[in-house]
Amino acid sequence: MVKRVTSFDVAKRAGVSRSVVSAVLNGTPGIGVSEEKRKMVLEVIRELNYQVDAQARGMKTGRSHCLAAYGNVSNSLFLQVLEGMQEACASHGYHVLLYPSGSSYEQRIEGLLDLFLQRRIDGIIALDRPHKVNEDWVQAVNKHQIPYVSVEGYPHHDGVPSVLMDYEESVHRALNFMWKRTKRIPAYLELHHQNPLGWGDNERRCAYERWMTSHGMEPVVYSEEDGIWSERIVYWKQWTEKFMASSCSLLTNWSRGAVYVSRAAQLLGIQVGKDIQLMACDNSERINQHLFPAITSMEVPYREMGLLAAQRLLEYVEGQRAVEDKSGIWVKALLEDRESVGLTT
Amino acid sequence: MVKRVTSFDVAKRAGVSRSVVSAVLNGTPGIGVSEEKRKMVLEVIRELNYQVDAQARGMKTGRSHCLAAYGNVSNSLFLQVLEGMQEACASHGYHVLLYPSGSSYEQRIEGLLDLFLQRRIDGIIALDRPHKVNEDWVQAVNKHQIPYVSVEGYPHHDGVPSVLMDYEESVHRALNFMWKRTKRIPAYLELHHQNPLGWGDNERRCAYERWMTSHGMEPVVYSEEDGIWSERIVYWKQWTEKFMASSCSLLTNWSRGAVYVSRAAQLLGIQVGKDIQLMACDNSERINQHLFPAITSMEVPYREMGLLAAQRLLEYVEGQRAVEDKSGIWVKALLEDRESVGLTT
DNA sequence: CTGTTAGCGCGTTCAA
DNA sequence: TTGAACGCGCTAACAG
Repeated sequence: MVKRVTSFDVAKRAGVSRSVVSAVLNGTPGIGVSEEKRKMVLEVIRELNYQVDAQARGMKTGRSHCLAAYGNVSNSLFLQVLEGMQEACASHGYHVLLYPSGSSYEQRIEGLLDLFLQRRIDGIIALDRPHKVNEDWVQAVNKHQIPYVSVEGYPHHDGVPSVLMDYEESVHRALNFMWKRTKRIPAYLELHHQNPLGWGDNERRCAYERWMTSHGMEPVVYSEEDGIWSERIVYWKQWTEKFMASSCSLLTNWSRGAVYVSRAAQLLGIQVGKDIQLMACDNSERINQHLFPAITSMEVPYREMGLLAAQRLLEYVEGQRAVEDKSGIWVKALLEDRESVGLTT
Repeated sequence: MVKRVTSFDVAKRAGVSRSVVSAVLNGTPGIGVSEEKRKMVLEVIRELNYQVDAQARGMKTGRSHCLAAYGNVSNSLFLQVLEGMQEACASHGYHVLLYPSGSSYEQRIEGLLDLFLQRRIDGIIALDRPHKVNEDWVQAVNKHQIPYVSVEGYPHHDGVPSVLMDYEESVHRALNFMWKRTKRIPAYLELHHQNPLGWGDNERRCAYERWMTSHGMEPVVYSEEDGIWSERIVYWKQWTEKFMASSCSLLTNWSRGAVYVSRAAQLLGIQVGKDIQLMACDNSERINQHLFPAITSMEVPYREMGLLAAQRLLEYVEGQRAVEDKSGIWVKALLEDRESVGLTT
């Protein structure tokens, strides 16, 4: 068996006490170390390939240098959050512990609390369902002073800090873009992909209506009632044909809507990006860029949100910011200019 | 500040010594505990919501109950591996620590070694590039006796255990499926999506050739030379038109190939799943199921591979299997019957 | 069979 | 600059 190298080994070899080894590694104020000894220690550490036992250190310092990421791995949005989180953690010497959000939300969240109580993690970042608030959890967070940052959850809630996207701005930017490029009056297609419609969807629709009004146009909203919803291509061919009779520019709340219409248009011999302008408010299925034609969309910057969330969390953990400061963080959407919105001139 | 509850608190409250608390929690042999006291302790634990300090426990036991997952989060295949890994870990009380595989492979792998030496993790699962072997790493693994299982790496290498898919079987199954359903002679389209072509691609091509020969048919392989490769739809329209002159059944090594041909066919007014049969050997971009028509494919069961890898790793970690046992684990592909291969009768 | 005491593991930190 | 104590749970040795 391979023997572990301990600080004791290093100290002995370098001819100093263990506290000096510790001081060299951590730059402890209050323990002076001569340049000579410092070099000696450093060299021995390299020579022996000494690595501090994270558990022992953690036990003493009360910090695990791990942040939990709470979310569902099969959700590609969560992955983007993870990416950003990893970036922030890497540059601060922290690690990411994956914690699966399973079927029973409450149970899982309990588990997170335990993890914190066990000192396995120093804080938590969660990709919550937008606008989903769980007051019990808020209670727990505040009772135990858990450093916690939510991504897309708890908008305007003063018990939990969250990173949120400005939905209104994103829709306005999308419309400005379409309008500037095509000069066609944009209609809005709202698919009920979740029931009831989420907070974001409502924000978006209102934003569309406001934009239209403020630009002196009449809003044209096609909102599917539950019954009308269909995945059948025949349905969408009919819909598209009818739609084309009166307009040729469409913004959809959900990427899938654009996909359906795009597909239908092509089957009807209508050129997407030329005869019809199509844009989606999101790319939650992450396929817009793979389609033909690729679909122009406003995308929620999950990566950035993860990064910002982690940075904030680290501020809490490292004591640079009081956990009582629950102020929110706002980000803007990304406009991905692809093929489904083209020049019409 | 919230005070931590320690085993001392529990012991005092329950009127026993700390060793009893420990014994109740771990079922330590050699320390008998009467049913009465056991219940008492359990109750106090619940009452105080006592949680064992993971760091202290880990320090004593030398086990962190964390497994590292080495891979790239933006790789959707890795995510499936993670899923399986989480499942295995959850049922054994382990946690998943994410470790990003970055630009410099060697550097990152060094980091993993450090993590192990720091006792932050008990073992490692890596989604390696297929067939990529790094002898330095193998050395390190064996020198330090690191529990390590590779997914898709190190085929037939006796220094590292890996979970691998049977490429040959997958191609044969695909061909059997297409043949049985359509009775059309299948051609093979090989896109050079990586350079040079990976191990799996070679395995697949050979498997195709063998299958054809053994069924008394002449293999028809369209292998793109680097120059010919193109993403342009015009190119694929021409290609498809030419192809259709002689056959109407095609297996592609990479999903993208099927996507191109499918798209081209539709533009040519050729019905996919009827006039032309299309199937892909993989779904690495995870979009086959979202397209119209959805593309039938053989899929690498990454989730299962992650699960098996983690189970094996846990055997090593828990001492149920010697780390010297580097035997490989083989899995079979998943056939996803979608729309691009239809009945022709 | 039931339970206690004492010492350990390893790095950090404070008083000397 | 150092010795000694500490943090928290585990466990071998030991005692009733």
